[in-house]
Amino acid sequence: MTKPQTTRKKRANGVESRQRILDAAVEISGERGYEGTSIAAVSAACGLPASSIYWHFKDKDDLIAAVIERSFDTWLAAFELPDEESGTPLERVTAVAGNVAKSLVDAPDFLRLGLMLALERRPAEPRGRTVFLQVRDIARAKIAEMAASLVPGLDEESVQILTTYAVAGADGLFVQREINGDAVDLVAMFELHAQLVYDAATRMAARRTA
Amino acid sequence: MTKPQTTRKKRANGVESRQRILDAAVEISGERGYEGTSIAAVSAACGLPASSIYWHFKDKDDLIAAVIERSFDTWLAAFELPDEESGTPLERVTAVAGNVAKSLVDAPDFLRLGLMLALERRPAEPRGRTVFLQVRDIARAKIAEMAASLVPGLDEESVQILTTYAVAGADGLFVQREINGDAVDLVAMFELHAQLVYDAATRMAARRTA
Amino acid sequence: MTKPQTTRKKRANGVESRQRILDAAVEISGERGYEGTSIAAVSAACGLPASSIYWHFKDKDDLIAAVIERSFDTWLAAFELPDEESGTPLERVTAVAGNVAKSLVDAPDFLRLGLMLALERRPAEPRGRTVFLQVRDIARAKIAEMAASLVPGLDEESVQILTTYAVAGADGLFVQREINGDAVDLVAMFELHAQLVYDAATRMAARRTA
Amino acid sequence: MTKPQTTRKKRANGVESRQRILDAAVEISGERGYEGTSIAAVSAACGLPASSIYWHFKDKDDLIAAVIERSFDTWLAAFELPDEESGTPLERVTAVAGNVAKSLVDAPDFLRLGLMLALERRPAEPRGRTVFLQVRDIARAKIAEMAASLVPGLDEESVQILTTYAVAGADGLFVQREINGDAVDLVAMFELHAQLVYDAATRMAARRTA
DNA sequence: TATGAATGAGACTTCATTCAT
DNA sequence: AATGAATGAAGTCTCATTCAT
Repeated sequence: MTKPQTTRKKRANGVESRQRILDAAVEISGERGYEGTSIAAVSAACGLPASSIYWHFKDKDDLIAAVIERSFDTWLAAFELPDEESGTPLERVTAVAGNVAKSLVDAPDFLRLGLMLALERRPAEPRGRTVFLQVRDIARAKIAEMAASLVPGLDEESVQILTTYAVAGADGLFVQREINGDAVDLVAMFELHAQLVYDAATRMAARRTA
Repeated sequence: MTKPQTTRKKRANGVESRQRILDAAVEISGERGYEGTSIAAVSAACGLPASSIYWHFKDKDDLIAAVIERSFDTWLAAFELPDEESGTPLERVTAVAGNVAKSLVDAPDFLRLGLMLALERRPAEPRGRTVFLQVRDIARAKIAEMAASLVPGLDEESVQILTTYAVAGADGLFVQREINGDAVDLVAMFELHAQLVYDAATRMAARRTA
Repeated sequence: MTKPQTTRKKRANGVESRQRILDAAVEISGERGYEGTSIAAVSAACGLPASSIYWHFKDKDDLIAAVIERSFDTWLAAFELPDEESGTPLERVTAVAGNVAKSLVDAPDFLRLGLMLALERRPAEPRGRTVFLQVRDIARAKIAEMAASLVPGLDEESVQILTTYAVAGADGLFVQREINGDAVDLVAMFELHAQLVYDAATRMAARRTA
Repeated sequence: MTKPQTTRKKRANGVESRQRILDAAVEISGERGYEGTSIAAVSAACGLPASSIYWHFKDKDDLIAAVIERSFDTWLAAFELPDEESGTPLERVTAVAGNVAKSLVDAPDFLRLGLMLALERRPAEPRGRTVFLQVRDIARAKIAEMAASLVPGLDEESVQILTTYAVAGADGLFVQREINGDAVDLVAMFELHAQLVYDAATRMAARRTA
């Protein structure tokens, strides 16, 4: 009544504000890590005052955790194994690797922040770190499942070792690209990685069966 | 007994103080990264007042860079290839991998800090990052040289790709161990990595010669 | 009585806080110059914590500049020439001189700080210095205009020389009073100065016409 | 005996070190004032460690006072009135003014620092300020004496007023030149100043005699 | 005659957070 | 749903000074 509800540009819009804050936070925390991300910087980047950030998020820890949580699904989606008819096991593994690589090239902030959180050892572990490691474990489980289903005959220990190795290669190649930029063809390297791991897996399985 | 108590109280021993500061700084920065390392924390850990740290180091950036520089040699030493007589090429490569892995288990702070620095993208790049990347390039060159000399017949591009892959695996396995702790047998994983890369190299060389 | 106690405790009144900070800053910086003015001292004098000062002003430089800017108008107002009917040219000039002198006696902080800023040659020139010199140029232009309009027949060069001399006398007499205190009758000295400059001007004009 | 006294370049030489420190201190304090002059900056400028400065001077206050004291004589020498035979009273006064102006152009640091010290009002007055004001009083006395001897018939009050005015003009013109640089011909302005003051003096004397 | 090293105090500034509106 | 203003703690770094050698 007091204020006619014409299509105001700047109507209070909680959802949109939250998004803007998160967008700013992903970028900054992806570049500068946990400690390097100041509320003031996020505020400046999203155009909302610092106190508004505290309306949407309990505290800084909560904000960083939310950043991780938001990328959650997108990230895990890349790990879906294509249908059986879509090709040979190797082709299917390679396809997954390529997808993951592409998603990393497109949105590197998630993993960059995640790895920084993972490497840090601070007295009070940030919740974002916990969340990231959980997501990581889910991804790991998916890979282990892939290995077991695509390369029959692998014992559990081999699956674990191969999975660890697969994840390590992915992380390492990502780091490589972060350091050397476009000089590293991430998709190609991921595909090579997939192939080497697949080869190793089949050889391991063969050795065991023999 | 070992030393007469000439060091009355705590007076003036520049070299030792510098070491103490660096010791404190390696530990803290290896755990918390650049931003997470406060001069006050280093001061508390080494027992010297903050202002004394500034007698030995120009500023925080200089301190962190010195931390990287000090681990420099130790780190590169692990990359020395053993004598030709010491075994087959594969055995020699595996030995190097094992050495590197052991040095990482013993002193993970260097690489942990280095990777955190490498991942960050802060407006003013810390000097420590630059130094770390330089050391890294030297290590990379050593690996490339190893590949070329132990696996004849590799073209330059293959050498580069394999080197990138080798380094990436090392980084990734290190991260894995940092996250999962002793559950990861770093030495074993590094040896597996060495073998897989070596196999891939010989196959590449064979394919080319054929 | 005058105001109902709506201002519960001390909550949120931006404009008033800004004034309180500036009041404290004028006084302190007028007494101790740029370097001598510590934020802690201003904080103590105005009752607001140091961090609150940074809500209102970007940094110390900005604060000092604001101090200069606030006195700006008051200061320039003293240079208004009275109406033509109010007396002979000499009387009118003398009136201006008296006004300026009075304003200096009442509020010496502006010029004291300004002169200190003007004398300093620091690597990074404070913005307050720039602003002060600009205000000063405006004042100078007003004096030059007065000279040209009240003493016809002066060539441009003479006007400039007389203006420089007039300003110098004003600055110097102010300094004199700052050093010797009430022993110096600033108003009387400014009036004498006005007269001497006026005499010199008319003589210069006469010599030229002749 | 122990050390042959060949012309060593870097023999411990107290006198020379003291000079080097003072040279650095004049320059820095002349540019930045009391608070702006840090021992570290002086140390950097003279090449001697900070602790060496404390060997030569009790503390910062003492150093700044020494800076003023060293320029003392040079400065006062400029105020000597030339012999009676050297010209008319006006010519002689003008000569003194010219000399003072020249000495200010050559070595402005003394007066620049002095004026900054004079303008500041800090709780604990620096000794340098006291010394400067004393030198200034001596100079003032010399001027008063000049006035009384060259313009007979002036009563004491007029002498004081004229002296104040003469000193003020000198200070003000110096400030002007400091602000505007070479655009201000300090020697010419000082000569004009001398003439105006001399004229005023003779007129005052005449009025009184009449 | 000089100095390397140390040091507590204090400089400026940013931090995460709160609170009244 | 949001924000202007405030705030104590902590950040990095410089200060003047001292002391043992």
